This record gives sequence, C-alpha cells and structure tokens, in this order.
Amino acid sequence: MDEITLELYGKTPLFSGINPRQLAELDRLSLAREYPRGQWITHYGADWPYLFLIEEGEVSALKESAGGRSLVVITLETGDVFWGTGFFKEGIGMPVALEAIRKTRLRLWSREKLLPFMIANGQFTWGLAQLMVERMMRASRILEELAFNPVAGRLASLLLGQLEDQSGDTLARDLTLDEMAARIGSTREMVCRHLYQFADQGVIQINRTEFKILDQDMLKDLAGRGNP
Amino acid sequence: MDEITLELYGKTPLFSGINPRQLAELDRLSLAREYPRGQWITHYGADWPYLFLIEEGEVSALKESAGGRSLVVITLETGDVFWGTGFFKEGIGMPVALEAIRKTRLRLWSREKLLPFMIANGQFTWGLAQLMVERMMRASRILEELAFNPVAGRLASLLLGQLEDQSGDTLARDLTLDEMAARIGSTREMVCRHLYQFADQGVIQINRTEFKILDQDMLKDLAGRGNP
DNA sequence: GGAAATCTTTGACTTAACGCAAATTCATTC
DNA sequence: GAATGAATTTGCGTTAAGTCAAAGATTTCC
Repeated sequence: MDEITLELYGKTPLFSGINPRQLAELDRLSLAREYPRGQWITHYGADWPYLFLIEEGEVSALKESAGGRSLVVITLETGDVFWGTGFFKEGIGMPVALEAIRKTRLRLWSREKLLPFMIANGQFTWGLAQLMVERMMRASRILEELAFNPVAGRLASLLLGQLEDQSGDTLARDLTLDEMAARIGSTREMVCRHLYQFADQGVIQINRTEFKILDQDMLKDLAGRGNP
Repeated sequence: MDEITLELYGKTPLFSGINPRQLAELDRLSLAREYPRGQWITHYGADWPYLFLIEEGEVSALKESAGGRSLVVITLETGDVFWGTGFFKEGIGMPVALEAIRKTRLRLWSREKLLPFMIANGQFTWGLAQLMVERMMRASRILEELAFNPVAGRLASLLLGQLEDQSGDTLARDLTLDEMAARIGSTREMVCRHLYQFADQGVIQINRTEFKILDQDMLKDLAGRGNP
C-alpha cells in the first residue's frame, strides 16, 4: 500500500475509521484499474459486483433513453466511493452506466472478496449504509424535480448547485449545453432558451466563458426552493 | 415476543437469518405503534430516526408538490421493512412522507437503540444494505420513466406492474384515477384519457370494476420495455 | 492559417400535457 | 329511494416542451 493510497483512505469517510491492520487487509483484497477518458466502466443493465474508490479521475453515472437522450444522475470525483448494484446482490443489473469523464484510476473490491470482511466488520458496513442513504437522497431530489419542477426550475437548481462548489458569484462555463441538458433531463435548445430568459429577467449575466449570478434570491425562487 | 411476531420475523428476509437469541434481543429493543387509517407516520423533511417492520397494514411513501400534486414512490405492506433516513444519519430530512393507508401496526427500532446491535452484527447490517439497494432500484426505475417515458408509457407500466401481483389478465380497479395519477406523476384527466386511448386501440377493456388486458405485448410496447 | 468539427443560438412549427369546467355516473347515507 | 358526495368522463383552450433546420461562433487539428 503506497503513501498516496494511504492518505486517500484517511480522507475518505468510509475508510477513515478503519484501523491500520484492517486497512492493510482491505488494501490486499482490492484491485486497481485504469480507464482512459471516455471509456465505459460498466454498462446499463450489467451485473457489476464492485465497490470502488476513485483514486484519481472523474466518473459520471448516467441513464440513456431510446431516443438518444441521457440523464446524468451523479458525477463522482477523486475520493468518492460508489458501487455497482451487483456488489450487494447478484443479478441486479446496473441502473446506470458508468463512464470515465477523464483518465481515471479506480480501486475496486469485488463482492466475493469483500463480503467476509463486511460481515465481520459491522462498522464498515454501517458506514456503507450511511453512504447509500446519501446517494438515495440525491436520487430522491432528482426525482422530485423531474416530477414537479419545470425545466426552468431545474436549470435554476443546477446553477445554484454549481454555485455552491464555487466561491464568489461567477460560474465558469465548464459544461456544454448538452451536458447541462443531460443533468436536468432536457435538451440543449431548451437550456439555451431558458438561460437567455434568465438573462432577460436580470437574474444572470451570460458571456462566453462564464455566468454571473446577479440575483441569487430570484434564482432560488425560480428553482422552486421554499415550496416543497 | 408473541407467536405472530416471531412468525413474521421468520418470513422477513432481513430477520430470517438471525438466530433466536439475537432475535429476542432485537425484539427487546423494539417498540410497537399503531396508526389509524389516513394518519401521517412522518412528514416530508422530518428527521425521523427509525427502522420499521410493518406487522399489519399498508403504508405509502409519497412526495407532495407545491401545486397539490403528489407522487407515490412506493407502497409497503405487511411484512415489509422500511426506514426514515434519519435512522442512518442525524439531520437528513425525510425525502418522502409516510402515510398509513389503512389501520397499521409498526414495530420500530430507533437508531440510538439499534446502532450497537448493527455494529456488532455485520450480517444484519449487510442484509439492510441489500434491502436498501433494492429500494434504490425502484427509485431508479421511477426516475427513468419520468425522464424518458411519456404519460402513456408510465401508465402502461403501472398496469403491467399491477398485473404481476394478480393472476389472470384482469385487474381489479382498486385505485381511483387520482391514485393512479399519483403513481405515475400525472393528473386524473390524463390517466382517464390514456386509459380510453388504450381501450380504443384494443389493448385493454374497461369496465367499472376492472380492467381486462387484451394485448399484453402491445401494452409492453407502450410501456417502452425493450428500449432502455 | 485554414479546414473541419463542435458548440451555441434562434426561428418556425408540432406535440404532449395540463387546467378548468361541465356533464355524467356511481356510491353512500339517511 | 331521494339526496348528497365522490369519482369519472369529456370538451376546450393554454402552456410547456420538444423537434427540426439553419445560421453563427468557437475550438481543434493538421
């Protein structure tokens, strides 16, 4: 187990409570794998029995429709832990595909290898359950927005969410319109129109490289926060 | 621990693998509570730290919108296990409200009381994680349908889902149009129209007390199964 | 530096879904 | 069995969302 990996374990909530001896065992049970940018890690419907930690890179979990539209449910970064549903129970096909957005290195544990450890180590399994419930909350929020919020509201939410990751009131435009559309379950044209509608209302200012949030309260109104 | 409860534990996957001594301990840690028909068990956004088993009754988990629409995410029956998100982590508000659809008796465990047992008993916690992933799959399917499937498709899915619970090809109409609408994220009028559209196409036959499925394959087509 | 590819923007048109209101049918209660 | 209330059904107008096509703008790659 190298220095970098050890440090990463220490910073990851799921692993940080584990003692060094057990950590060493965990490390021994794991395998590492690399994925180039754009590579599928696993496909929709696949029985993929792994738990993993992103050692370095970025991974999107997404659903795709027959009509070629896609919905990005979550994107995971260095230090994040995720899993295939097959890790928990055989034969449950993946509800999302996983794609490496950039060059990514994963540390993987198969169910087979990790199960004895988890049975023996309730603390770890409990931590995993806690992580699962957080991920469930995210799915729940997306569900809610799709069911009750119009596109404009979902777009406003997306902008607000991005704003949380940044300091100040400017957002770098690091997503294309298609990518934004995939995060809110819509199309690039709709995203474009609503962005300019926001701009017309004086809520945001658009230029080629960034968005500037002029009226955050108004944006929150548009996002429908406060009327759940 | 009475006879009935013991039998129910035995039939519930989460508890069936637990040995009698531990089962007795679990029972000791639990509390029972009754809810009359229509009663809220917990509200949206509440910090409700319980895991529970339905000893008798029926419970709906639902989201409500500002505009008075609601979305039933799952309905649980006698023998089913569910939880408040607060059971796993303090301060995570409920993503759904829970309502007793009819007179219901729950056996509840608070996080506080059950946590030591779970830490000590990885087998149980693992079983819980497996249950969580199944519930996550359901949320995922709903998400998918809302994102990609039109109302007609979601309605077709609902009918197919109900059909699985029945034998034969007739469905008792035990849901009102409003209730059906709440299960697919739409309105009673839309449900009504699409039902008659299905009938016009010869897919189903409608009468006051039941639906008869005339062409199950066609219904599956309408539901969009086979093009994920 | 120029060509090709990608991304953005906008207009015109189509469709799905919804809200409202009225008419009708069914169920329940007194 | 009349009356009340709940649930269903239908017509009609409106809006949100989407598609398609085309024109610009920007980036990437030889």
